[in-house]
Amino acid sequence: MQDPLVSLPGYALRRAANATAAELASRLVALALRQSDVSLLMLVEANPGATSSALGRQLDIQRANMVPILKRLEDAGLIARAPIDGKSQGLALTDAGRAKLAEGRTVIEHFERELIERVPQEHRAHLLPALNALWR
Amino acid sequence: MQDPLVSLPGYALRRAANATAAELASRLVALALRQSDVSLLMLVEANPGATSSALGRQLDIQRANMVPILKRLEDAGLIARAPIDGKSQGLALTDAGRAKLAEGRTVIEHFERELIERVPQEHRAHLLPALNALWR
DNA sequence: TATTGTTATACTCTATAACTATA
DNA sequence: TATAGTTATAGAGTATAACAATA
Repeated sequence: MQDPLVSLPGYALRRAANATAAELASRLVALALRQSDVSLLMLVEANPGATSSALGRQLDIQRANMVPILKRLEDAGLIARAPIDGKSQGLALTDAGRAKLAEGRTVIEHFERELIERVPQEHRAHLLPALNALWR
Repeated sequence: MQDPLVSLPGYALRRAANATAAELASRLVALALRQSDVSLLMLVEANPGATSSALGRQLDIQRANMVPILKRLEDAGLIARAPIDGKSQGLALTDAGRAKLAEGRTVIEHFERELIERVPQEHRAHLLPALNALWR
């Protein structure tokens, strides 16, 4: 079949992102984690006490959409909230959250290593800076 | 804010794909087209008479998910179905479909050009082969 | 006035299972 | 037996609007 799409970088970007996201998701299901969960846990670990709004801005997840994510992580005992003032609350990992993140990080590191190894060596160093130029 | 995620190619891939997809979608809304619509119209144009199943395999869209897409395009008068045998039907663009595709292609070409121009020159040639290595 | 956290809601994309009819 | 087209359904991500309470 003729496919005029495969020469378009924007299309390849979508296909690559979909394919790799599905693969990562299938590896995280055993940990009962989603990609956004691991992203959030990693960001909370690096920024203890940060608010939901601030984390959402960094991850490009809107405030309203942070609510169910944080509720699930809190219900699972992975994060805890502490009031900062009357309207803000700082987030931090619990011990269980740190343990779960350690498992998640192992999956992520394995995934990222395999992903970059799939790229031919001569293109490898260019992938991250090229991608970052598209959104940062 | 510390962000350990931005050095991960897999994460950058997701963010770049999300950001560019949102941008393209906002440009296509004026044409009442989605990204998958334009992909499909381009693929049908290049392969007149192809079946829904074959097109779906090429686009990695499952048979069941092709149904509402094709129904919408057919209702809009952009594609037509012709029986091949008792169970298969070949798809082809209508005149209106060719006209709409011409508009969509203009948007796509503009989008793809801007996308690649956003990548620093020294990384530009590496983006497509690196992405293709991740899914093809 | 602006921001935080929240609720409600809707749309898109994707995935699975199952069914009918035909090859 | 395998495939084509379809229906129904569910999960996940994302978007907007609105609200109360607080800075």
